[in-house]
Amino acid sequence: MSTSDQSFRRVPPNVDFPALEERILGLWDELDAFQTSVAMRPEESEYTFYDGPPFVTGSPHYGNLLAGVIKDIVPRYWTMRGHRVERRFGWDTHGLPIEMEVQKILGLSGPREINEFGIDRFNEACREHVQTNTESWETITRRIGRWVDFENDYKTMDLDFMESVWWVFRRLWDKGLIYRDFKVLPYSWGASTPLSNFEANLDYREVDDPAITVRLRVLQTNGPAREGDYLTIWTTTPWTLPANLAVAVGEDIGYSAIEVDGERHWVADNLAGTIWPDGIVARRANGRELIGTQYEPPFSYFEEERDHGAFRVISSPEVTTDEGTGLVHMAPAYGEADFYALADAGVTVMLDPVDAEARFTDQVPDVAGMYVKDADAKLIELLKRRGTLLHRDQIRHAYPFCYRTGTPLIYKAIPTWFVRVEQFKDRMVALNGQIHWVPEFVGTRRFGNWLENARDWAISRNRYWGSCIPVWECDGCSEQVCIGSIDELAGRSGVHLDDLHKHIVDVVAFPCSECSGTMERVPEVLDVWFESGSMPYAQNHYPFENEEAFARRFPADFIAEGLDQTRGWFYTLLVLATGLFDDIPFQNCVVNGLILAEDGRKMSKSLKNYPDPMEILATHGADALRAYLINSPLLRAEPLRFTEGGVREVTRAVMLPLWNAYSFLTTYAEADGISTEDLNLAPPPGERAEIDRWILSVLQSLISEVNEQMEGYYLYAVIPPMVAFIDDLTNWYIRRSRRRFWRTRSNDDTDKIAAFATLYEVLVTFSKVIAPVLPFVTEELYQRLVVDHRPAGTEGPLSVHHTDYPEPRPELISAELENAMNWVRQVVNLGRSLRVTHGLKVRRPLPSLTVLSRNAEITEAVASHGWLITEELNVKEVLVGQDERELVDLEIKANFKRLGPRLGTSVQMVAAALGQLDEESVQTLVDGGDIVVAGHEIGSDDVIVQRVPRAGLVVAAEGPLSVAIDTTTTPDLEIEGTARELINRIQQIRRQSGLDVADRITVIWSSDSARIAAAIEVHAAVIAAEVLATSVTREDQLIGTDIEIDGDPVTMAVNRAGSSAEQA
RNA sequence: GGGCCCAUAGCUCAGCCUGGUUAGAGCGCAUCCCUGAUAAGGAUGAGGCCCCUGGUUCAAGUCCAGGUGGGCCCA
Repeated sequence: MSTSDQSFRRVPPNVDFPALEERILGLWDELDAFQTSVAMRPEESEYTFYDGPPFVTGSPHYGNLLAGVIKDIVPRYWTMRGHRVERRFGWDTHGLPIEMEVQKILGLSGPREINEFGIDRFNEACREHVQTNTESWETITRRIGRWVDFENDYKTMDLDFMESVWWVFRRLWDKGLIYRDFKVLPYSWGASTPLSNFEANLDYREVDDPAITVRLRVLQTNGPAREGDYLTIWTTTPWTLPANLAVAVGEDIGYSAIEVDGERHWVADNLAGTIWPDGIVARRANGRELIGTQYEPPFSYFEEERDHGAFRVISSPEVTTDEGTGLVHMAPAYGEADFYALADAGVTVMLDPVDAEARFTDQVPDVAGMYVKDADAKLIELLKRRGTLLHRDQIRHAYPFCYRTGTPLIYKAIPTWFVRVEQFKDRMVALNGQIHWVPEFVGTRRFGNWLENARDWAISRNRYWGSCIPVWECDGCSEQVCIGSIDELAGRSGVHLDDLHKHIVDVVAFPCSECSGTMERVPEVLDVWFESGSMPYAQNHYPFENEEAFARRFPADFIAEGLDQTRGWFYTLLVLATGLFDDIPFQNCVVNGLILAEDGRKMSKSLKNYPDPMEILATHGADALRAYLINSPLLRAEPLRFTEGGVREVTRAVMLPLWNAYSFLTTYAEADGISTEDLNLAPPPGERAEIDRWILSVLQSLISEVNEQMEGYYLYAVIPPMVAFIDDLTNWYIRRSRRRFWRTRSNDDTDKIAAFATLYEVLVTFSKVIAPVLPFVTEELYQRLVVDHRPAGTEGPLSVHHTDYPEPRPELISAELENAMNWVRQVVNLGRSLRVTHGLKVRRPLPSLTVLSRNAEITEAVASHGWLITEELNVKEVLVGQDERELVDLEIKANFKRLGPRLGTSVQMVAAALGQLDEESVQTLVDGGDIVVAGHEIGSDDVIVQRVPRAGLVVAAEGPLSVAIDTTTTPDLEIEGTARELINRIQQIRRQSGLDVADRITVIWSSDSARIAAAIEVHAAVIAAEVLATSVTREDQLIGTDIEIDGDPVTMAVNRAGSSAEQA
């Protein structure tokens, strides 16, 4: 026996996975395992991954964990495939979320107070705050086993990053893809900034607003509209009336002039009754005829705009007659539809008498200085006094509020910088076709549709903490210059900056080249999405540095984010890559769905409807959580209801069986003193027992399957085959090979060593296969099975994650063997079913089992694996035959798949006739002959034969095979059954006494039953061998454990025979 | 209002692309087996208007259209 320190040591079957994982994390630190895994692969093999930056202010949630797991599995896989995969963590450090946090900390209510406080002090406070919230990310990212570089991370506020963002902007500018225009946006006066539509949707509340109907006097007769008529309009925002510039009608909507008290009021036909139920229709016209009609605006503050085309009836496709009057008040500064309708009508003037904090300017003297909503009442009062107010009402409706400051939003035209996405959206659509999306529908449909309808992209924000729009504008002649680098700015201004934040950049000015004015930077900063979209260039400080590395790293091989990034990061990456290089930014994109709480609702911190991620990790471990998330609808971009039970189930179905197999190997290897040196003496796989060759073949097939799925990024398809393999390994290979591992040493150990070697090789290889998914437990197996046994002085990978990913070895694959084993397992399943349904305990031996099939592959498979079946089902003999007619009735059914296309409509008739066939015709078909049914020639391939077990027999049938068990019993078999019962009871006593599996025992028994005495005497040797007894003796009046076997009492005394060392 | 996705057993989900007459798995439940993987393991069983309506077809859980309900994104 080998006594070297290469011998295996027993690993207990019970295991604390979370504690194990903590130890592995320590090991990885010791080995510097992550950095080594990157550095050990050649630079030229680089596989590129881009990490989408999360907001630095957010704390990690399950969605981030899920994306993190995907971003870990794929790079680990490609690393093992031989590629260098650098993984830099990124941080989105700019933008409104962090500004709002800092505002809160500093006690500043909004932009006015920020300006008073000083933008420089405010921005520096933001910069400082960015540092504070990275710890929770590092902790949980490390704990879930994600290897990513936090040291060499990138931040959007880094000088290099920001300079590259300028370059990106400048390049688009040079291509004529940047412009400034007004855009009507949801505007938060609380934050003094426009919001995105997304942000505007975050906080809708039910509020009461005034709803007023106002009449506007027609000034000149125009077609059906006569001078002195009135146009009736309706609005829920009276404060926008001073900025009215037009009234819109729908061209094909019908309107009526309703006569009331001698005055005519124009209103949509179907709404007239709601205002004047008894009014007389004096005239009808459609909207088209009213266009151009001049009217007197509700207020006269801006009468001079009439010369620029204002105060006329225009048309708009947006006009409906769902509510109001069918004539719509147009204030282009405060409504997007208004803005476009006026533009279409050729009216380019814009009135916006409201300041940044939603107060009226002096242009509207009656309400100057008032907050717009507060001014509603005063304005309504003025309308009433002038006799233009027809009706006043209240309306309750959903209205958006600022999700940060809680103030009502208003819609307001804001000067905004745009990227001309519409100009190159066709290219984006074409380029998108080159990207491999998983799942596919996200790319082709969701994202593809979005691209086809792309609008110009608004990229500016009226805030403080962000990258600056690098445009300088002359205060004299409005000349604009775009600056693309620090050096270029220094060249113009003589100032060389080492920080590009607003408070630093804004003070840099230089003389205008066209006039005597001064060039000053425009005030806006860039939307953070522009920065994250610039990440491929900016994280490398391209093109100022790393040109070569950038060329290698663009486009990325792989990115992965949530479905919500369709319009987010995926989009901005593609817009910028297309605009800059006419290229795709990434080649493969894995999109995951949203994780919901168990109740099907969104996970909500305030509702506490989900378990804390760190607690899940502490209870179940990262491996289980990773596998649970990956093997879920999430990887098909569908939502998942997260349940702790699901995580527990993965532990049960995947982790524990794997661990038990490992424990099994080490337990019996230790008991037998097996070492890795012994395993080296094992025969080559081709010369091992068939079941060894079978599991090795299945393993190779698994490797092939997993590689194929991983290469296609179909992560959802990798866990099921792995689970199936674990089932094959534990519930068939080990179960059926157990005895081979227990055999004590003898002169010919070849078969036992082959079994140990096979199980060892399978566990080591399988660990590599699932290492990307379950990085912890596989590392433990690799350390204990490989690294610990490496002879001193030999070298090799120190971590499973440094090994090469297994490649299938075709010479080990045997499809015939795998098929044969499937048939054998099906026979066993039918046999088990028969034993259960007929109440035949497996302990009771039965004379024979018969397998009948006309399929030679099946009969051969069964015949050559009889030993597996006899052992598993405890039958003495396995018989094989072809003629099943004595056991089953044959039923013929139409094979619709074949007959349907051939016979068309007649198939139903033929199917019916097939059900009525006489025995002879059935036999002809079963024997492979042809018959004529209902005028059609039918061959054996055109039918499906079903086998129905005959009543009264112990027979089961499935598909092409039938199984029968002979239940005849004999005295010999009965005695053997009793012996099995005794073995069973003695084993139970062993267990209850706490004996080790390798302990030898003595057995003393006492019984008055002749049957039991016979069983023990006849089978003493078998019993002794099974229970590891050195002696089995009878003794009357014994005091021990009283048991009963089939009604007969027995007393047993079981004691340890001595030290287990004797066994050798 | 628009785009996309989803709806199958009590629960979580496969199957649908490529239509075929007995619709699967796991959990849970019930009954049982095994006991040298043992704080495990295994078998058997019950449990399904495959969301609804219409269409295409010899044939629809599967394809098409329209609904209903839910989700994501965008208005």
